[in-house]
Amino acid sequence: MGIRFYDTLTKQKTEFVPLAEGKVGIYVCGVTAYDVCHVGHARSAVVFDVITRYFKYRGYQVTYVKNFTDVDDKIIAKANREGTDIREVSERYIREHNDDMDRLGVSRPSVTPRATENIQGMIRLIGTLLEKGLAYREEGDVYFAVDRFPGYGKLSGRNIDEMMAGARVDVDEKKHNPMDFVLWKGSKPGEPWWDSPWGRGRPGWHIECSVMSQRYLGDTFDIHGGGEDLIFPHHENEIAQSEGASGKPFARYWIHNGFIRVNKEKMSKSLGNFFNLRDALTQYHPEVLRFFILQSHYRSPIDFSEDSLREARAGMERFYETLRKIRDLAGEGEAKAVDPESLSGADREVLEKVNDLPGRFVEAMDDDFNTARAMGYLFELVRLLNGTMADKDFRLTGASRFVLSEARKKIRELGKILGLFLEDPDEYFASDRSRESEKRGLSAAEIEALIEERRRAREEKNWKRADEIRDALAAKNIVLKDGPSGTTWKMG
RNA sequence: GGCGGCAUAGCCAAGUGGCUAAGGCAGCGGUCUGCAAAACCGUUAUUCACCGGUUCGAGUCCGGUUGCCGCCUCCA
Repeated sequence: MGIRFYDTLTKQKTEFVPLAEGKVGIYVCGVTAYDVCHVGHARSAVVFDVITRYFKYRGYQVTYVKNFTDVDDKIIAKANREGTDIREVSERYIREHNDDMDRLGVSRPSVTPRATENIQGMIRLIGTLLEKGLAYREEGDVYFAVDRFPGYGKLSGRNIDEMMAGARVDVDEKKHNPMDFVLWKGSKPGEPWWDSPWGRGRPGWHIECSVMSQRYLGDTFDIHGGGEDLIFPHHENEIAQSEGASGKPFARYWIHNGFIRVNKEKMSKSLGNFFNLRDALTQYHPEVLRFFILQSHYRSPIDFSEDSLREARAGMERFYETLRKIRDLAGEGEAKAVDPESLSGADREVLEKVNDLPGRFVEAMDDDFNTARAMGYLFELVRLLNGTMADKDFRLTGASRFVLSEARKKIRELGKILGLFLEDPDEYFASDRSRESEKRGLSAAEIEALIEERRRAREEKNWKRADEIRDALAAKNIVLKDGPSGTTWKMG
């Protein structure tokens, strides 16, 4: 069995069979560069980041194309407001997008083309659509005639007549059919323009993705992805343009991620209920955000709230506590290999679980990229490891050292697919402490001074003073933890 | 109005018709600890919104009801 996932086009889980063996071409619609990214953009980026990483893990050679829309009404409006041009605006937000995504640990796609780099390709494609009678000119504009393309509506499961009945179709005198969409817009004064056979103008939104996917992946390619709000009209229109022009199938599989919600409502710019990704990254460790996203299936809606992020943080701590304990016992790096046959008892049990883990992880991920289930399996190993290390009979031997380091290696190897558990545990906790104390306006130095005072009190067995200090810190939500090598602390 | 999705413990959440319904968070009892915290062990859904149906057998399939959400307009 190979990878199976839900295909929006057929509305069922299907086995993935690539166009060319061992290779996968994937196109994902990126952002329109007119503002900073919010947490919803992060979800889409993380989901497709993990999907492409997983394909690589399974041995595929992946070509991942994600575009930037750098010409659009909102960008033009912003540029006009600022007295600059669209290039400056889009450059700025593309840069910010890249910074944010880098911090989130999102790998850069193979290619990140921009709409304005592909205007000639769009003009050619529109020309083909006109020649084939699928598009028509009206004054300086060019429109796609949806009723000339028989498959229109197949992705979103609607037909033209039903949509006509819908109340909210935009009324545009120039359109022959209200559902027709613009391929090329004649430029108005103050708008950027390019020369075309139909006069000066700029492209419509949908055409760029048809051109860029074709350019980098071909007329027919494996997977097209994006947020579920793009199914209609954007992806529907892409199909109409691409298949209409080439006469060949467009994307063979479609993957759409669900939304992030706030109080059960979609997080969106228009509702104004969005959280900037940048702000979220100052409040939470990037891996906590990824953990939060990957704990649910990619198609389910997830609610962004302080509570759910706090839970994600607690879950991450569980992993890093375990990694820290392993480090304390087994040291850094890989331990000297031991013959598995010579192992017994707990060592053997752990190694068996460790060796089973990749298979179980793959089984979960092969099934529609079920990251939630995959993470459940990782937690099971963590519990077993903690139990083993906490056991009274645990002895650090060559065998246990080897087994622990194997476990860590496997957690890191699989974590890499998810973009989790990649930090040094001490660094993770240090950055968590500084982030959390900053959030609450507390100084790490002050806290550490009090801990030092408490250490001296404990040395003198002055439990009263020691507890006073701990209680005072606890009142500020600071939790102390006395261990063999001293006291550590964290924000609760 | 049209189309689509979701409904699993206090909360989040997985669940591909068939042994005891993953996992996480929170809670409770215990072990550990000077006392704690963390960790571990035990415990927390005779039941999967509700009503019918198919089946030897359904959380899982079908029909209906209720509730929530999304798309139909720019949107990850």
